[in-house]
Amino acid sequence: MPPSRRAATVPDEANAEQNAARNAILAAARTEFSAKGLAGARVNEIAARAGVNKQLIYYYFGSKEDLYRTALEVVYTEIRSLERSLHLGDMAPAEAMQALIGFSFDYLERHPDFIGMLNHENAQGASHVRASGAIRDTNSPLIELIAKTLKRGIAQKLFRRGIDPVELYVSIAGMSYFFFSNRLTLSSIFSRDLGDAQAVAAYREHVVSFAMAGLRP
Amino acid sequence: MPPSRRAATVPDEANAEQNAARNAILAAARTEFSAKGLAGARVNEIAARAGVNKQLIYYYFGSKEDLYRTALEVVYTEIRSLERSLHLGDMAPAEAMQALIGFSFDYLERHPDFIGMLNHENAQGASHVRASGAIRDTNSPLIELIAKTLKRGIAQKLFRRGIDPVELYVSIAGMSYFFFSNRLTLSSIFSRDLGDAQAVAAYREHVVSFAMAGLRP
Amino acid sequence: MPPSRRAATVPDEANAEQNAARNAILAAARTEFSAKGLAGARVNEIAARAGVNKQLIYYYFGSKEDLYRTALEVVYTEIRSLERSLHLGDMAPAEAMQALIGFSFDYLERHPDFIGMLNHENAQGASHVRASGAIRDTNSPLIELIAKTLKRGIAQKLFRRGIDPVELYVSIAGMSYFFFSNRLTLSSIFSRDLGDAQAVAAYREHVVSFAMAGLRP
Amino acid sequence: MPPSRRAATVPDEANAEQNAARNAILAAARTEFSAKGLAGARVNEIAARAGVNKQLIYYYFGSKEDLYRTALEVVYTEIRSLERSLHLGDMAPAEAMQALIGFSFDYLERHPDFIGMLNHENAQGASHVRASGAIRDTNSPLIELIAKTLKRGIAQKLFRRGIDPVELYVSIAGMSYFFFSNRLTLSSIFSRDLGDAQAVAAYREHVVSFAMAGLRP
DNA sequence: AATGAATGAGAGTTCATTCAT
DNA sequence: TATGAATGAACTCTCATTCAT
Repeated sequence: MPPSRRAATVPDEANAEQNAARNAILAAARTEFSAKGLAGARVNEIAARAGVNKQLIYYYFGSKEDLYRTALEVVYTEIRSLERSLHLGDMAPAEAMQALIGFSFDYLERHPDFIGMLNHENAQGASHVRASGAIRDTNSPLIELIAKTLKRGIAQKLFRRGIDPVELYVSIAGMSYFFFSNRLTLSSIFSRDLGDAQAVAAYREHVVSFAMAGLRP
Repeated sequence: MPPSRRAATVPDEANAEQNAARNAILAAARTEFSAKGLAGARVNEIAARAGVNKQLIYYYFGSKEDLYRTALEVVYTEIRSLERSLHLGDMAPAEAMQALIGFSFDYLERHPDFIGMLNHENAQGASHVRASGAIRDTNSPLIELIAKTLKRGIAQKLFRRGIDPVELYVSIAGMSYFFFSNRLTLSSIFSRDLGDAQAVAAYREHVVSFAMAGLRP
Repeated sequence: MPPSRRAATVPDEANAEQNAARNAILAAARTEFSAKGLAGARVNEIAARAGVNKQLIYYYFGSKEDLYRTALEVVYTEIRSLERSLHLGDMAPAEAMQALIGFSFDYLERHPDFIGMLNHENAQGASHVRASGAIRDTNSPLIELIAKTLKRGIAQKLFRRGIDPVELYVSIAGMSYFFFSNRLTLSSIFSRDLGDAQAVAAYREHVVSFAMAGLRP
Repeated sequence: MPPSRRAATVPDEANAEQNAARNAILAAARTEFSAKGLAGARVNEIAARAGVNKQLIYYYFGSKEDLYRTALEVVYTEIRSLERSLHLGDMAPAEAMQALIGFSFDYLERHPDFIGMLNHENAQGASHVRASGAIRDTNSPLIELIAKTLKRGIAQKLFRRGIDPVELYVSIAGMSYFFFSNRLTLSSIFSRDLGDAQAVAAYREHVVSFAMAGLRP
């Protein structure tokens, strides 16, 4: 059975060694799809970047769209895995919340691929995210974490009541996401480089303090 | 002189009547480019949507890319024009700030084209925004408005000190932008429809109250 | 009746003034067709070069091909007119023959348009020359001149017998034509600029002396 | 590495079998470009004539222009190869010179492709010949052959002094080239078919005897 | 597991030409 | 006599995909 017929899942850890070419393709695909989207990406370019023959992409993934879907799933799987490694229960509510906000910010800074793929996916109707059981079914623990942390903070009168965890997540994530996602146009329009390390660090502080202040009772 | 050689500016109000075909093309282009980006958009589709012969696009705009650039400029010109019509000086600082936040939110809700084009532009390196003198030179008055309102609020001890206007703009805009831009993937992942009127209204309230709370001293 | 329906002849001298635009088109057409041939020439380019609206070309000439045919006829008419102004009967045979050879050479040097149009016409099957009654019917007097001059020279024992006037014409014209027509590739291949004035003058002398030597008994 | 990226050289003899499609394209290209030039030639037509899928042309040659350049190089390579097989050193000077003139004539008669491509190339500015290192660097041995033969003939008092080999080459080649290149317009204008075998043979004799006579002291 | 050759569909663009005034 | 708007046909070229080994 050709690999492309097998369920499109993340390759087993055990097979990692044997799948060097496959992994190279996936890595190249993430970069390419993130930058240009499904329509704009070029199979040729992905093959060249991965250093493999173009046909190998079809051998492993069946089609450009299947490769896209797989890359999307890999990208989501990665962030879920990291989110799950957050252990905020041990921290005081304020610290926990700061860690959460910081995590959102830092992850986006380090994973421009994730932003790119999400942007294209949304611009295009999010049809692949919707179609992918793998993505839908892998729930993000973040909402739960936020809800619990909020509750603990309210109990200690650190946070005010009535804040919806999903809405809070969206607004916190949005502050970071927009910064990284639209950095280029913003920099151009404000004639102010939002890409250098100092600007990033300053904005990180702003986001944390602004959001924490917004939570006060 | 063929029209495609003329400076790519927004058509004069006076000529609007004479430019029915040109305007139809531009409108169709905004929709198409917003949904699919420069690479994904199809000239055929734009022509069909505009109800004109495909070649007329080349007659008026010279190339797909030039049409894209023009559409981008039109979209920016529109929001700048609306921003300039905001008169916050007459309001009390808190009201003015709320109006500002609300404006950001409402504009994005009503102009999905704007979001789509910006997303694609950023994903692709913002090269066209950077290349367009017309966009770079049309400064946004928002930063000025925010700075003045902040100052007035600080003087009245309503807002705290030390908040950078650009950073404040980015975080406020980000909360709204991310919501609309990523609504589809967020809805899918949270199994909660963020697109219905009620969810939008609720999130609007959240953004305003959250941001206003974040400004308190 | 639109002018394009009128017989495609050279415009009357009398109408020259009124036909400034028409003449400009024809002049531009010669340059353009000579450089790029019928297929390669661009109506747009001809209009731009002539400084007139493109549609005017259709008004005056009906189609690109008709314009081409007219330009071809004009070009042939010009050389015929010059050929007819040669009066070799008054000269001694040797002088007359030298004048003839020189005329061939000099005309081609000064009329690159003529060469270009002929090259394209031949490469393409000479269908327009064949189709044009105007060209076929305007006999070249050169063959007659050559025949008479040969005869006179033979009588004076200056030239040898048995030389066919048409063949002589072809070989004489060929020496000059090839030089100008293929000057660019020849220069490149021999790494020797055949375009400068000195090289042209030297080759002219060579052609005259070589041909005259070839005629000796 | 895609074939179109490989250096545009003549295919190895050894690979001839494996390159059937590529060779068929090249052969068709020569015919098509010779007849219509770079601008006038149609990729569709070349593909049809070669009996291959149109896109294979792009696979092998990258673009229409690259195919043109390659065809030009092949055509030049062929004539150089034949020129190099001429061994005139064994012949007496007069015979050698006659052989040379005859070779020029015969080659052009048998290779209308060569004439067509050269005509278009010159009409268009010879940019491709100039750009091709392969063509520029493959020197023609003819000038050397002519120079040596002239010298030997002069030593034997058969030829006169002071004849430049390049100029001699140009005038000899020109007599033949012009005949074949402009045969169609000449035939039409002189109402005399220069294409039939008899006319060709007669003109060949004329060229040889006329040129040889021109060389006499 | 891997590759070079080949292809069909369709993309952006060019261009001669016509329409309407 | 002159022009801007509009169009259909055709062109070069791209690209995902398949074939054959």
